[in-house]
Amino acid sequence: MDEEIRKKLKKADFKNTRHRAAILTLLKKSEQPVTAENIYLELASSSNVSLSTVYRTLDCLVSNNIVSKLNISKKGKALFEYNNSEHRHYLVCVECSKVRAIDYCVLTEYEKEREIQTEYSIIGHRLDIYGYCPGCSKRGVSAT
Amino acid sequence: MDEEIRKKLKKADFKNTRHRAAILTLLKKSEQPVTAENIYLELASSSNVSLSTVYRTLDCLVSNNIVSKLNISKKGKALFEYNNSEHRHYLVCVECSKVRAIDYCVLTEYEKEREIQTEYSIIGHRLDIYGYCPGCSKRGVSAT
DNA sequence: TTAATTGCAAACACTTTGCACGCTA
DNA sequence: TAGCGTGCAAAGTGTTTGCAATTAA
Repeated sequence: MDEEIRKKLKKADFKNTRHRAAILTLLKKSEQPVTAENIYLELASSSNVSLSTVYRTLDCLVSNNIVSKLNISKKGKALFEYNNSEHRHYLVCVECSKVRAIDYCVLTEYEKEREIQTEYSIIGHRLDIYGYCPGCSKRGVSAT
Repeated sequence: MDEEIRKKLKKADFKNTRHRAAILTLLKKSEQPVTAENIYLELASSSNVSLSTVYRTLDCLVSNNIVSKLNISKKGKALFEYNNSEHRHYLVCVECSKVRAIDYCVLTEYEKEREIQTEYSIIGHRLDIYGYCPGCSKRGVSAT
């Protein structure tokens, strides 16, 4: 098992169970944020995790900052992603709800201004951009 | 009743019922996004709306672009706001989940770049900034 | 050993829906 | 009057939780 994952689990005082390692591994290698159900289905073939274990594990991972929980799903399901402390934003397809990560951020300065102006103590931001992904794009497609 | 609201309802082929006008009026005058429950409770005193009517009305309003549905609540409840075609972003308090609108936007150019780079057909964005609101702020407050 | 972890099923919270009645246009 | 709008209660979903059995440390 991935040494980094072992360390993360240990640091958070988690017992290193097969399920947890599997969930974290899966999250780590995911290019895109995933739902609890995604994880459950993915692992169901090789192990016998239950959905509740997936949720419980995600809870722990999120509260230990190992994983981030996003609030941008169009279908009411929460999305999770491995928290590699990289700053990320997302493109959300309003048609198929596919979520795609992007990497550039212009907001640091903006955030500072807002902090002063609003007296909020700002700890971060989330920027989501909505549109049609190439597959769903309406460009040049005539509705039938 | 507000002429603008009457027009909006008419344009969307809605019968102009008391509930709908009330819901739309309330949304319009709200400084901040509200939940369906907010609306329900607010109106419950003066009328006898049901929660399902609130949800149904919101559905219609959203699909007619009269109202926007946000996906940023920390507590799992959807937020709605009158769509005055102004571009808005939100400050979300991670402690009490209070949501506060802010008005400035730096993202138009960023969006364009992303569009070219990703081949998505971008129709808009949502930027949410997280932190502690003045009431919940940890600055200078020692935990007891 | 022994306390954390898990599966299962039941509980929850928010939202949606079926149906019969009411009301707008 | 015709058909949309509404209240009510029941059904759906995604997520959480209680409990007894299991398992890592």
